[in-house]
Amino acid sequence: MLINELSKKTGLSIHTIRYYENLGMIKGLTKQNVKSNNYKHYDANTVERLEIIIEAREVGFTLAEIKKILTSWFETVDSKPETLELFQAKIKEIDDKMKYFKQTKRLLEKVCEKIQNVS
Amino acid sequence: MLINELSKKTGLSIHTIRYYENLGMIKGLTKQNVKSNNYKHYDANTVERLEIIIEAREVGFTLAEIKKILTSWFETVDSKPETLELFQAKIKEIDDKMKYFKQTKRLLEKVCEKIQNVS
DNA sequence: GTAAAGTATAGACTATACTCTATGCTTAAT
DNA sequence: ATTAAGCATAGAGTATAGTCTATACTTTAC
Repeated sequence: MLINELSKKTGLSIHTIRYYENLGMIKGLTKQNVKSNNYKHYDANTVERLEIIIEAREVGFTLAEIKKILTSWFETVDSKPETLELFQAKIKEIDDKMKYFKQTKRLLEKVCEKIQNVS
Repeated sequence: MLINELSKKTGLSIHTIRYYENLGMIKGLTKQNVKSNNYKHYDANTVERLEIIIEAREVGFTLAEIKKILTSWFETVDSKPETLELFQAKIKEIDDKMKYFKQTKRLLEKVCEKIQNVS
């Protein structure tokens, strides 16, 4: 598929997709047999990668961090102990954030109650 | 307390605290009886506000959004239905994000397993 | 009483993540 | 065949959230 279809499928703008491609997070391929243009074609793996990017950025990971996750997930595994430690640390980060989520949710619920009691 | 103590108590840098103060998220008071300086004094409420800011920014709320939460929580409640709807929407956002969190955590756990199986 | 540390204000600078514009070529539609 | 739409690259511009520097005054410690 071309970038327009990819954009519709993922909900990301064409600009954003190109931005991620420039960062090396995804890669489109130009067909060698077509010599008149250099249109890039994207496959199902690209869609999967973009979906992971969308999820992980919601979690607050930086694009640099997400790039590492993608590499370890899809490309050859780098088995350096630092890499394992990095991801274990990230899992702990998620657990910590969950705590903040629950606290903030509770605060927001109390704010809502307060508003409803006044009106 | 002065800004240095506030910084130590919250773990935020003095620069960041001043930045938040400039945005109107917290407010220090200069003592009227002291005329030689304009040092700002912060109280327990400021600490509480900064703790809420820290929590909510972890959740991914913008400082503008957090400012609204603080206003509704500490200042006179604005009982406009839009405000209630805004916060209810934010609660839903948190619930949605939780989903992303669980998915990303699972992915990271799988990445860790993969790394451990290789090495 | 002098030096070091603390405080204030203003503004410059940085990083991250987009977002948009300009230019030019290609393909599709009529 | 011409116009509109799609694609590519490069680079400028924007928004958010800090972070740092310069300057100047105040307070504290020795």
